[in-house]
Amino acid sequence: MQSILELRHLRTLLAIRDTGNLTRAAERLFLTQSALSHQLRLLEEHFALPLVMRKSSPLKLTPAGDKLAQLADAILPQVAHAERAIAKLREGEAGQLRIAVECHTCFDWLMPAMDTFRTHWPEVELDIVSGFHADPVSLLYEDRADLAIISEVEDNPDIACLPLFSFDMVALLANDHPLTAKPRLEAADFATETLITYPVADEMLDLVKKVLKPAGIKPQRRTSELTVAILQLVASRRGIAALPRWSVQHYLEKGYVTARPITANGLIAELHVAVNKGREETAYVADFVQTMREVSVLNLPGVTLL
Amino acid sequence: MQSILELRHLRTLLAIRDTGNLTRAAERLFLTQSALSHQLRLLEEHFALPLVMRKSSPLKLTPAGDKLAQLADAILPQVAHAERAIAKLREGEAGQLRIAVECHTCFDWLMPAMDTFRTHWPEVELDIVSGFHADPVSLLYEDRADLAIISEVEDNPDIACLPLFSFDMVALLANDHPLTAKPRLEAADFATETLITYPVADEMLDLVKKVLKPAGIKPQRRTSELTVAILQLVASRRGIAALPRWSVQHYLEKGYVTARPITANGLIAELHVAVNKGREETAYVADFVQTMREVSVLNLPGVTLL
DNA sequence: GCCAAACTATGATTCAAACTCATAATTTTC
DNA sequence: GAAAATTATGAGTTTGAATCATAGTTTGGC
Repeated sequence: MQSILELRHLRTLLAIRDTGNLTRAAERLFLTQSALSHQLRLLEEHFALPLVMRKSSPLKLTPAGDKLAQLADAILPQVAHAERAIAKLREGEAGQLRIAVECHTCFDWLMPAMDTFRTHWPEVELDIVSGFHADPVSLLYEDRADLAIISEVEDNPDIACLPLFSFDMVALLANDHPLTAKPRLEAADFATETLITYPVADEMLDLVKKVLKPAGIKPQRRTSELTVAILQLVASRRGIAALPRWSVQHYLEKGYVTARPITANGLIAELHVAVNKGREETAYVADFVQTMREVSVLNLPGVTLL
Repeated sequence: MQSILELRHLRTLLAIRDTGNLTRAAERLFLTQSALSHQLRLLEEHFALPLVMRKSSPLKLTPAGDKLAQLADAILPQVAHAERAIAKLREGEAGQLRIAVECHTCFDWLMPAMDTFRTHWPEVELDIVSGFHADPVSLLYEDRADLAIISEVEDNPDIACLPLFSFDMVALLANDHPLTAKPRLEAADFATETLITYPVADEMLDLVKKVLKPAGIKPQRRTSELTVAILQLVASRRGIAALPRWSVQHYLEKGYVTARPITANGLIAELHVAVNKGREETAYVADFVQTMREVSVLNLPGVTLL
């Protein structure tokens, strides 16, 4: 008659409620779908009550499952808070976290993540290292940054690399652009177009690096600092752009511009975090990475944790 | 960097804080001392901080351990509450629990336990089956009671028997009684004394059943319903009594009467719960047994859980 | 201060819970 | 109604949590 309930089960319930789907819940917890299915069955046997309604998609919680999810909502934040408090006991409250960013759109999700982090670690000094750097990792070496957000895994024994998430990039066309006739764009389609981008070097654009350069295509470029401005240019037929789908979801829904996948598999961009080796074990650094992942997956549509 | 913390660990921390002692904490959790030692080491490795101060008896928690204990205080009641809520979903709120009692002193600890239980299960009708019954188990058979508190394990396939706790009985003497000269009393010492007891049959008195009858000794009896009255009689040299130590602790501390162990090993009494087979799985019945154990071990000195 | 008793730590071993894998069964979608 | 996606299930594996046996410490009495 002893209780078998553990925090693990509460985390599972929340993941199921949030994703409405065992398979995705399992991914979020870094477990297999099978593990969750077994776990759930054991819990339901223990309480002798169903916890989720199987005959519905998305999966919904039963009243009993809901009670547990409410419990989870109530206590998991307390647990996280206590763990942070202990990390602070060990390391002290203070510290600094200078963030180097190489991609413009990052700011969209970085800001909310930083806000959340600030409430957990008010004594940690948060900074964004100004300007955009071709090689943010060198900033780590020079101790001008503590954490870099990069788009390719850095294979380097002095650097620890942690995965953030991936998302797909889409080509953006004016609604009446002739290329909208195609279901997807290939490298060749860009040859005669003007490419509208943020003002960064070629090698920092995933589209150029992964698609156009391999195909030997070098379209005209035009740049703008702001996402809205880029969209404005696209809409007025000055060229085409390639941006993360989540950053333009809103404009697509309003019908301002049209999106098309790039290449048959889509153009998938990844983001990673780089820190000087060993630094990833500092509690507030680990917590910041965790926060970036959680906040982003929550706010950005179509983002997948790595 | 994933958290390994589980509810199990929080329960351990509380047990350590409450008992100040790994060995007793382990008993309380029905684990070995070794298990707790390993568990604690793993936790401390995880947080890279000591959680309890080893060089002190009783064991004390470090600030980090204290943080976790506070967390436990905050969330374990919530967990228990949610589990009861789910049990109620399954079984409905209501039910009845008629308690048959065979021992007089039981009321001292039964009342607080019933009070606690009532706050958890307000819709369960609590009753004490009036009068004292030589055979409370027969009340279960006749469905005149749902739960009996008995002093010997009932070996019966229709009855489920659950352990409560044990405690030692002491002989009570007037402070100037000649027998106070002896470090302990043996059966023979009772031969010429008047035994003051509650008004119950011989076979329900542990002293008679386990010590005097086997020795063929049958002292004079005098009875009283009330513990204070019995003590009053003892103090005024009308005879000697045998009562649970915890029920007279208070009077002993004030020096009203003197206590002596009975026989070399002491006279250990046990209490158990009997319910009709299967009934022990009803959530509120299981919870009542749990409550009786917890409340008693908390309030009564020298009581050991079975 | 020393000895016995009580308590805690540790390594080896056992055991069971929890996970993965492979695949069957079911549900959803088009 | 077929294909795709999702969930369930049984077998097998891994992991970590427990026990056991015992060594090492601490405490308390004399």
